[in-house]
Amino acid sequence: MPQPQIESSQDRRTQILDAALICFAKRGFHQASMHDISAEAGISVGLIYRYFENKDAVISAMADRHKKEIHEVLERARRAPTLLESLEILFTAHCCEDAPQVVSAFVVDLYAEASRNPHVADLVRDVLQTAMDGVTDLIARSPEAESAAHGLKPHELAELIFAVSRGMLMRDVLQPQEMTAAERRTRQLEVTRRLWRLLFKKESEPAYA
Amino acid sequence: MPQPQIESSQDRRTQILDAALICFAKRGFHQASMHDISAEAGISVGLIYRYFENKDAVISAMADRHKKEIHEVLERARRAPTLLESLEILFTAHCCEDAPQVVSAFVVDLYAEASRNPHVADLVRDVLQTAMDGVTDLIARSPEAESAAHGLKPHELAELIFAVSRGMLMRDVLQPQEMTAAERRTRQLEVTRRLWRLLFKKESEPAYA
DNA sequence: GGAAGATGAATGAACGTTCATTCATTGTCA
DNA sequence: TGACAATGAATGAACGTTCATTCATCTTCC
Repeated sequence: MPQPQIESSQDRRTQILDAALICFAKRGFHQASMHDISAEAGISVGLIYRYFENKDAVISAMADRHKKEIHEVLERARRAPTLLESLEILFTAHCCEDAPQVVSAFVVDLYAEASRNPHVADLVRDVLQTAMDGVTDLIARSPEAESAAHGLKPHELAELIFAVSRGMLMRDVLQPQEMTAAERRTRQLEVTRRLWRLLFKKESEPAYA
Repeated sequence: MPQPQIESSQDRRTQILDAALICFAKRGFHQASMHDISAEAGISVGLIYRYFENKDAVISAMADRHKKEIHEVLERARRAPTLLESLEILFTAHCCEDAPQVVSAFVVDLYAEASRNPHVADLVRDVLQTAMDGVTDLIARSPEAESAAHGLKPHELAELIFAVSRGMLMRDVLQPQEMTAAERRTRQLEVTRRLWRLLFKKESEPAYA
């Protein structure tokens, strides 16, 4: 009864990226050393170079994985029955992890990296555009958005929604480490609901619904 | 006829910090070397150590200066005659510089640094809290805010405003380098006005005012 | 002369990357 | 089956480079 192959090539890459995420969040892209990552992953330094050409390739692969994850979140948001629930999914996606502030820190670092690495900038812009198009579409089809929205076009609303989402992410990295995932989630949801009320509540409805 | 003393001790520090801002925005806190900074400032490496204990002290001093600048922006916003103008000042403050994306990149980097450096995190949190208190106060006193605002409390509105502001800053670092300060400013103002309309326009007023 | 300002070569630690080597696993053939 | 060969995943010491920091030295100005 031989133990099944524990690590496929794909799993190794994933294992390295998981470790890299933790190290990058803890120290930043450029302060995290390859030794840090190998130690976190419980493997040797050299092995990383069997799966990634160099450190930049690790960063790129992380960005690519982030892109896939965002697309999945968008798909889930698309399937939600109401617009409010879609927004809640978008705003709390990063809180599903067991360490939300790790994800937040990574994303803020990703934007910082994008500001000087054109390749990363293109990728982030692309992710953002796709996600915003999706949400614009979501709003355009939503019955809630017809009556309210103060004459703003769907894409203008989407732009505001994503600005708030990014802004809350930045806020999240300032929270003390001790704050739990559940607490972060609650905060995010509060803001999401306030934003939703502002954007989509029919003006005739009572304001304190 | 001796040239008058060009650099006082205070000016030297400012000169070094100006150079550091450019280098930090261009390469990031930890990728920018002391040689980069000294070259940008047009002085020798060693001289930096006459005015700053070490590299971390340069970063801290930059964060401190950022704090002072934010306070000044807040003062200007406070003196504006209407709430809309206050918001416009807050949202476009970084566009007053001749290189807005430099400021944006620096601030995003600052938040990234805050996510792992508790000292920087405390400072940024403090700045943010002061600024938010100021804006909360501004809203509470503003006649525009009384009738509208969908039943949201002033501090909840302030939280949303700052989230959008940070989110737009992150957006700004994705813009291609070629985009001019004026274009950035226009974009920021558009979003500010949309947000303001959403938050404070009386619901009875025509939506497309 | 001497105090303060300024220089940049020197230093040593830390980093990304390489590669000779090890060894568990798999395949081959009697 | 068992002895032997082949494989390639995994290791970590070593290398060359970069970087923050120091300090002996030079300049300026009173």
